[in-house]
Order: sequence, then C-alpha cells, then structure tokens
Amino acid sequence: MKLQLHNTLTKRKEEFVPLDPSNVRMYVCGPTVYDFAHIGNARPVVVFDTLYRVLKRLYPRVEYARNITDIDDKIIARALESKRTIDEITQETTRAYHEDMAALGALRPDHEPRCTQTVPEMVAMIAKLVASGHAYAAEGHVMFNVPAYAEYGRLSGRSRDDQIAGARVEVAPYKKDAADFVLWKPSTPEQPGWESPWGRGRPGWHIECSAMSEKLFGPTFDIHGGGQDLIFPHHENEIAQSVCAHDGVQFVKYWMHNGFVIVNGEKMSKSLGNFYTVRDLRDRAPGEAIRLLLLKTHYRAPLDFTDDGLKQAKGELDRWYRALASVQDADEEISDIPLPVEQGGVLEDLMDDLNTPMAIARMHALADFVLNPTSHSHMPSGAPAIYTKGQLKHRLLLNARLLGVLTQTPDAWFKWTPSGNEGPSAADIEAAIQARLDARKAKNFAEADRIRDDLKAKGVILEDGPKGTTWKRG
RNA sequence: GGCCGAGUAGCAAAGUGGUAAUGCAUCGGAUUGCAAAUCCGAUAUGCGGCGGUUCGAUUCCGCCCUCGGCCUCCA
Repeated sequence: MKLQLHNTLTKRKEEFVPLDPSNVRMYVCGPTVYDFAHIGNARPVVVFDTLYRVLKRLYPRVEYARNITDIDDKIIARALESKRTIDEITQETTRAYHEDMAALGALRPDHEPRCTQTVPEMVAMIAKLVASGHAYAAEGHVMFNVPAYAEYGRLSGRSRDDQIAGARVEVAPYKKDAADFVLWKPSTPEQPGWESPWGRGRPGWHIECSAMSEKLFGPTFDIHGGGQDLIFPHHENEIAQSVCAHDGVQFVKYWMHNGFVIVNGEKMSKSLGNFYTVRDLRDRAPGEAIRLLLLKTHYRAPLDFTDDGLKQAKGELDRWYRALASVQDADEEISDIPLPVEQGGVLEDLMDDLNTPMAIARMHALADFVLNPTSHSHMPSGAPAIYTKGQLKHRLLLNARLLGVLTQTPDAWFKWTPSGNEGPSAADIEAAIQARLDARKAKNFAEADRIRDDLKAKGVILEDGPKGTTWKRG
C-alpha cells in the first residue's frame, strides 16, 4: 500500500511520490496572529498534524513548516482599537496559539517562519518579479501582472475572464489589469513599514508564503496545505509569484485543502462572529476530544460542529481509555483469535488520503478486542495468532499515536475537570465514594443510591468494578 | 452570473459495480443489591429525484432538486 493523497491541482487522489524521499517537505498556511484561534483554524492544524505523523512514520526525514503571519492590516487595526502595540498583540496571540494547538495534540512544526523575519526575502522576490516583467510599480504599490502568467487560474479552475466578470471589488486605478494583485503596498508614517526600492511600505498578503517557503525549502517542495478558502486567491497567487520568480519551475507538487467547519449549517468565520474559539472549547472538553471531533469527519468534507458531536467524541475516547485501564501490565490473558484488524490497519487507512473515520472505526474494533480478547464477535480472518492483552493494548496505543490521541493516563483522562470547575473537587468525590461504600457495607442501599444520584446530578458518574469504585465526569 | 463541493438509518459518519463499516441513541437478554461499565443479540429491501449504461448501480453517465462554499479579509 502506498500513500495516496488528493491533489487539488488534479482534483483526484494520486500516489504520493516525494521529490526527495530522504527529505519530505510540507508547508501549511498558519495563523494571522491577532485573535484567538477558532475551531475552524484548528481543523487544518489537526488534519495536517495527522498527515505529518503519517509522513514521519513512512519517511526518515520530514520537514514541516507552518508560518506565523505577523504583518497584516487586521493586526494593525487591532492595535489601533485596543491601544496596544503590534508586538504585544502578535506575541500574546502567538503564545495563545501555541498553547491551544498543543492542547489539541498538534506537534510543533519543524519550522515556524515569521513574516517580520522574512521581509528582505520578500523584497528580493518582488524585485525579481519586477525585473522579469511579471510585476510593475505604480503609485507606491508593486502589482503582480496576472496576464504575464499564462497558467494563472489552474489551481482554482477559474479563467481570468471569469474572475473579472465576477469581480465584486472596485478596480484600483493603478492596476494595469483588473486581476492584478498587490505584492507591496506603501505605509503611512504611523503604519509599520520597511524600506524598499519602492519606498517605505509593507508586503501584500500572498508574497509572504512564497518567500518563506522559498527560504526554507527552495523553489519546489512536496506538499502545500491549507483551508479550501485559500485556494483562491491566496494559493493561486502564491503559485503565480513563485513560478514566475523561479523561471517557470514547478512550485508545489501536491496541493491539499481541508473543508470548512460550519456551525448549525452556516459558515463560521471571524467576520460573521459565529465561531467557537479553541480556548473556550478547552474549558468544556479535553483537547483530545476536540481533536477527535475534528478527525471524525474526513478532512475534505464539510464538518458541522455541534455540542453533541463534542460529547460523542469524548464518549468514544472514554471507551478507548477504559480499554487501556482494563489492562494491568502484568495481565497476560491471552486470545487465540486473530486480531480484527490487520497489521498496521490504522496506518493503511490514513495512507488512503487520510481516511480518519475508517481509522477511528478500527480503533473501536481494537478497543473492543482489548476489552474482550476472547470475544467471538470479532470474526476471525487471516492467519491465526495469539495475543496477550498487553500486546493488544500496545497495539492500540501505537495506532492512537498516529491519530494523536490516548496521550495521557486513563486516570488523568477520567478526572479531567472543566475549567470554571462547577462540580465537586476530587477530594469531595473520594469522600462521597467512601461514605457510599460504608452505606453499602451496611446494606443501606437507599443511602448509597442517594449519594450516587447526588454525584450524578453534579456531573460525576460512578462505576463499581472488581477493583473498587471509579469515577469520571460526564 | 462563473467555479467548486455535498446530499447514506433518529443523529454523526465511512464505503463499494454484486446487494450497506463504525460511533451515539433505541429495543431485547446476560451481569449488577440497583446502576454504571462490560458482554450477547436486534435495528437502512435502502444510500436526494428521474432517466441511461450494465447480467446487476447507492457506487459509472446525463438531467433535475436541495444545501453549502469560493469569486472580497477568512482555515
């Protein structure tokens, strides 16, 4: 089985053949740091983090870059209205972003370039585009001249005529062509800016990714990812800039785009204000549950975010953690029934264009098997084998690692407390459990049940097992 | 208007040219003092609609309907 990925460029699944198997390179568009990340921002992070984990399993060296956009008019506007400095905003937001993404189990990328540290490279690339006739300076701006690149529109599948016909923006007078887009724009003295051959100014939106990827990866690399909304114009423009700045050399081999997160069937976006921040969600559910929710839907399909979905994702993880907790290290109960999933099943699912729902189904089958190794519901198929519970648990954990879940102990998982901590403390709960135990010993079941119901009303669920009573928060 | 994507059980969500994974919910049963958890079993004659290709289509093709997205900052 070979890695198959859907390429937006060809609109089909293709076998992934790296440019250089000894160094696979992936670039994903990162956040503009002016506000907390919302669940829609989190989706590409989790999706491409999962791909990163798969790639690392398959190739000896993978370089993953995700930029931080810290020059942007939205940041400037935020600084003005909040009366804080741009540095304060970008640093604070970047830190929050790192915390939030870590909570979602996302590994840190190998590179995290910042626009503010790549301005000279951007200026150099723009100068090159001007020199080669693909761009021109006008009224302090530098514009990319779209007609100068014949292939423009290939990624998004729209012709230049379509674009002009559908244009809803006013055409700036300094544009030679209605489709031209800005590479560099002038800054007023109050606005942040850098000296350039065209005067003091700042980069346009698209040039940053072209310059940063070139700096890290050279003119060509393997995978470029992002949300579907970036296909046009952002990625289309990146291609134009990079290809023209590199004498027609291919920019990216595989373009990958995740679908949108919607809320109650409606688009979620910052401009509509109907979004959940990761930060808020983290108060309501463990990060792993948020992560699993994002992986329960195939990455290219739209994902409708609901509270119920979050609850369900948590419930599925509950079961997996229960499976882990059911196996003591010394437990050597064995099964002679073949594993319900073949070797590397989860990996193979993920290698099929990141089929996370299928991978999750396999995780369930594996968890079932861990809980009940001698079950006859797991239809034998393939060569017979004998597994101990310990081996099955190990397999479950190995597969979970690919999905970025089951990273904590079952105990920690079940004692997770929502922030704001409305429920009783762990000590209170333990005391109540002891009181209930005494009541049960005395056969005072009415009192025992009252205690249990009381805890349940406070969101704590008790489970009487052979090894005593355990609890979790519902 | 142009371009793109989606419509599968109560909900969520995979998948396949040969008769529908998985999770939740629901209904039986085992277990339990009762629960929870766990286990056993049941639950879509059906995959938006209408045609076509085919021995056979949910799966391919065409048309239609509905919904969403992009074309402007946005993951």
